[in-house]
Amino acid sequence: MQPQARAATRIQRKNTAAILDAALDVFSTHGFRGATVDQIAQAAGLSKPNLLYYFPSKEAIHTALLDGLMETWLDPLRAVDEAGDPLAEILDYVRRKLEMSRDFPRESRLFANEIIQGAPRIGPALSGELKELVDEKAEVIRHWIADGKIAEVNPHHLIFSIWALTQHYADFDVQVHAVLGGPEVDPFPEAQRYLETLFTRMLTA
Amino acid sequence: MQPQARAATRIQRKNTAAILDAALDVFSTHGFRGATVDQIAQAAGLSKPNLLYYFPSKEAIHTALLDGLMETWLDPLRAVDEAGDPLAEILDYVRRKLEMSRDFPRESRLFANEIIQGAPRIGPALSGELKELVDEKAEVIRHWIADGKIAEVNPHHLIFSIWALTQHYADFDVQVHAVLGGPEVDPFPEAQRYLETLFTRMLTA
DNA sequence: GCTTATTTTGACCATATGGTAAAACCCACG
DNA sequence: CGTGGGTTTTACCATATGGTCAAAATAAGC
Repeated sequence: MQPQARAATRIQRKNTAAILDAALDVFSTHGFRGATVDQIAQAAGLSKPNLLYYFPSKEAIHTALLDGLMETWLDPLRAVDEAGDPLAEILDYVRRKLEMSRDFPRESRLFANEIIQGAPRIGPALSGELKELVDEKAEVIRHWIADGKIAEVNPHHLIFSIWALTQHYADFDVQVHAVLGGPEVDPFPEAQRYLETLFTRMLTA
Repeated sequence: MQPQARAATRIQRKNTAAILDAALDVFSTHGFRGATVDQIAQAAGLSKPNLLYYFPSKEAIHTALLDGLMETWLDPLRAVDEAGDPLAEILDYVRRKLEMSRDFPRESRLFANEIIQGAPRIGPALSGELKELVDEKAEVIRHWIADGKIAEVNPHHLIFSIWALTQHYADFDVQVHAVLGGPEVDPFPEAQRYLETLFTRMLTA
């Protein structure tokens, strides 16, 4: 019987977790096609057939990872509250997104790989729930602007810029460290200050 | 005799160009490990052995693409002139980088793939000439700030933000189009306006 | 301790992939 | 028009890869 069918055993929980963690490592560094099942199995401390006892295919592992990801990814945006203070709400969103880049860089890179490669598996979610949520929050921003609470900006591009600026520190982290001079430098405190300044000036002009 | 050894034939020029163009397509969408020689050959309208007559290996094609890329990529930054008007210089840099995202999105994605995957082939260039150039221009920006010509910002993160914001429109173009509602929308004119506003407010606060 | 269900392994398989060798082909030039 | 260099093809090879299967090993329940 397939392990997923009934309540999970202790071993099942341990191994599926190890597999997903290993797969996150491998997929986020090599992309879907560049990753091999053997690599993932080894990183999880299992043999390939043993791994395939828990997941029916490489594709299934990838899907399992992406499934949860979109929600996690959108949560910070969902938390933006029309009733709150506009500038504070946006700065909070920036801070939360930057924290995600710091604490979950592999997830960010997994997502980046998927998008760069044309979003073959996650495409529908982009034009579906992602677009919906963004359109909704863009409307909120538009109201804030109309009420004179923040400076005039294009709401969609404002959101794009928050994504770009925060995810950059996860996705291009090798480049950031190379330029700043070594892996021992932590760019995040300064990045946080920089982004807060940037969006404050941008929205209070 | 290897075709590269002596002056190139008309056929050689045509085929190497076709191969590099096809390889740019394939590598930029699938990454190095995800790309296959057969795919590239077919996209170039050649058989696999025929392609391998022009390049000794898959690696060699990839290297050939990356070799020229770093220079092209840094040129806009190199053009930033200490003697010019600070704000205009930076806005020009932003504009040039955005134009590159618009006109050479495949190159941008090739670069992004390489960085996300840990820069296994281009790493030395990052901590070498890239870091050098960035440090030099950061110094220029620092002078501008000291002279009160632009507002106070962290120069390195300013440069990171320009990269992140402009390259986003190439690397994440699928997502941008999904959110904006279809491939027929051209995000670049509005992106240009948005980024000009952003950096103007940021640097004249 | 014995039985049963779960987990792991070793041996495989078909296909894909990077790359090679040599023969066949083409095409400019004399 | 023929000859020699450049070009392309056909037939391969070794290895890697995703995935399967049945047997062996282990853990769980009684």
